[in-house]
Amino acid sequence: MDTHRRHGRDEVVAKAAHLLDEYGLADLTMRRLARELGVTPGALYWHFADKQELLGAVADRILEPTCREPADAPWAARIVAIGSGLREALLSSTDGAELVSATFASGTSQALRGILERLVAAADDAGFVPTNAELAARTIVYYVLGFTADEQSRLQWDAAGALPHEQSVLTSNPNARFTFGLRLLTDGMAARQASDADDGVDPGVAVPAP
Amino acid sequence: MDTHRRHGRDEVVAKAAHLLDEYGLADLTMRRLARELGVTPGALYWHFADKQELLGAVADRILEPTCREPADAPWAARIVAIGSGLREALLSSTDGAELVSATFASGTSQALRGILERLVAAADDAGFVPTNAELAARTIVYYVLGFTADEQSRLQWDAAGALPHEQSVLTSNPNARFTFGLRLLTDGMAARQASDADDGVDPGVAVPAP
DNA sequence: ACCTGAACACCGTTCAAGT
DNA sequence: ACCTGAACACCGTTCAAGT
Repeated sequence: MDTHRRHGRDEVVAKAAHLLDEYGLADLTMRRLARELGVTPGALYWHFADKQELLGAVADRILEPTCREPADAPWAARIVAIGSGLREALLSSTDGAELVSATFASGTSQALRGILERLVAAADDAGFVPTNAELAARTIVYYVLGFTADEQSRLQWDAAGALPHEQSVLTSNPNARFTFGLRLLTDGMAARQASDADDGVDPGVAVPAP
Repeated sequence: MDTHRRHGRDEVVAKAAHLLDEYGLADLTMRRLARELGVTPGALYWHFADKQELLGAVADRILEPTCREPADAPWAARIVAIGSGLREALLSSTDGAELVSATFASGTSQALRGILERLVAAADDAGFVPTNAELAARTIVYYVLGFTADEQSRLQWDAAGALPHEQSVLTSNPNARFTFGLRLLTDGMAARQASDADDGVDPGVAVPAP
C-alpha cells in the first residue's frame, strides 16, 4: 500500500518480511509483494533473479539476530545455545521455520550456512573428525528445523481455535520438549566420543594402495 | 494420456504417484493429473476434498512398504530398522522426502502416524516415560525426514549435472552417513536411560494440590 | 457414482521499452 | 538505477448440471 515508486533491495526484503509475519508464507507472493510496494510484479525481478532468492534474503533477515553469540563455553553448551537461538529466531516470525526449511533445501540462505559452520566448530571441539563433525552439525539442524516447524504449525493451528480444551501434551511445555531432543543429540555425541568417534564413516571408495 | 473416463480413487492415487516419480513434486498439479487421466480438473474433487488430501494418499502409498516389520529385536535395532526403512521408502520415489515432509506437517498421512507409533513403542521399550518416548520418536522422524530430503535434493541436483568431478563429501557414502546420525540419537537415548530419563520433562503447569 | 463446463481468483516469470 | 505494460503459461477450487 505504499504509493511512491522506487525501492532499494533492502526495502523490498523488509516489506517481504513484514508480509510474511502478517499473513504467512502462503500469502507471500511476488504479485502481492509488488502490489504492497505500489509497483508492478516485473519490477521485483530487477532486485532478485527469482522467488527463491527473495525468500533466501528474507530468511537471512529472520536469522540475523542469531549471528553473534559467544564462542567460549564448552561444546555441548554452545550447541544448545546455537540451537535455541535458531529456534527463537524461527519462532519470531509467522511460518519462520517453514520458510527457513525451504531455503535450507535450496541453499539460498547465507545465515543458515553460518549457523551450520558454528555447529561444525562446536562438534569439532567435541573431538570429532571433520567428516563426523559435519554430520553431527547437520543432524542438529535437521532436528531444530523439524521440531520448530512442527511446533509452529501447532501454535498457529491452535491459535486458529482448534484443539479441545485439554491442551495436547504436544503443545504444552515446548521449551522443555525442545531441550530434551537437543540433549538427546549432545548426549549421543558425548557417548560416541567416549568410544569410537575418531574413526569417521567408512570411506565408500577404496583408498589408493601405498 | 488415458482416454477413457471414469476412475476409482485408487486409480487416481496410482496415477498421481506415477506422475510424482516421473516429473517431481512441482509438476504434480491437480490440473496435470486430471489431464493425464483424461478428465476435467473438477472431477478430482469428487475423490479428494483438496490437494493436501491427495498428497496424503500418495504419501501413504509411498510409505506402504514400511508397514510390516518385525517387532522383536532390541529397541535400538528396531529404531535403526524403522528409520532405515522410512528412508528407503522416501528414496524410492522422486521428491519422496519432500512430499512426506509436507504431509507430516499437515498430518494427512496415516502411514506416517503408524511409523511414529512404532517408534514410540521402541522408545517405550527403552524405558522412557510416555512423554519422553513420544519426544524421542518425533526426534527420530525429524532427523530421517531432514536427512533424506537433503540427500535426495543433492542426488537430483547432481544427476542434473552439477557438482564438479570431486564428489562432495556430502554425497558419497550416504548409508554410512545416515546411520551415523541415527546412532547419535539411539546413543543419546541410551545415555539418558543410564541417568535421569524417567523424570519426564518438567510439567509446565502447576499440578493441583493434594 | 463419477464427470463436464465454465467460471473465479489467482500464480511466477520475461522482456522490450520507458524515465 | 529502477520501473511499466503486456503478455505467456500456468495454478487450486467451486458448483450447477449432466449421465
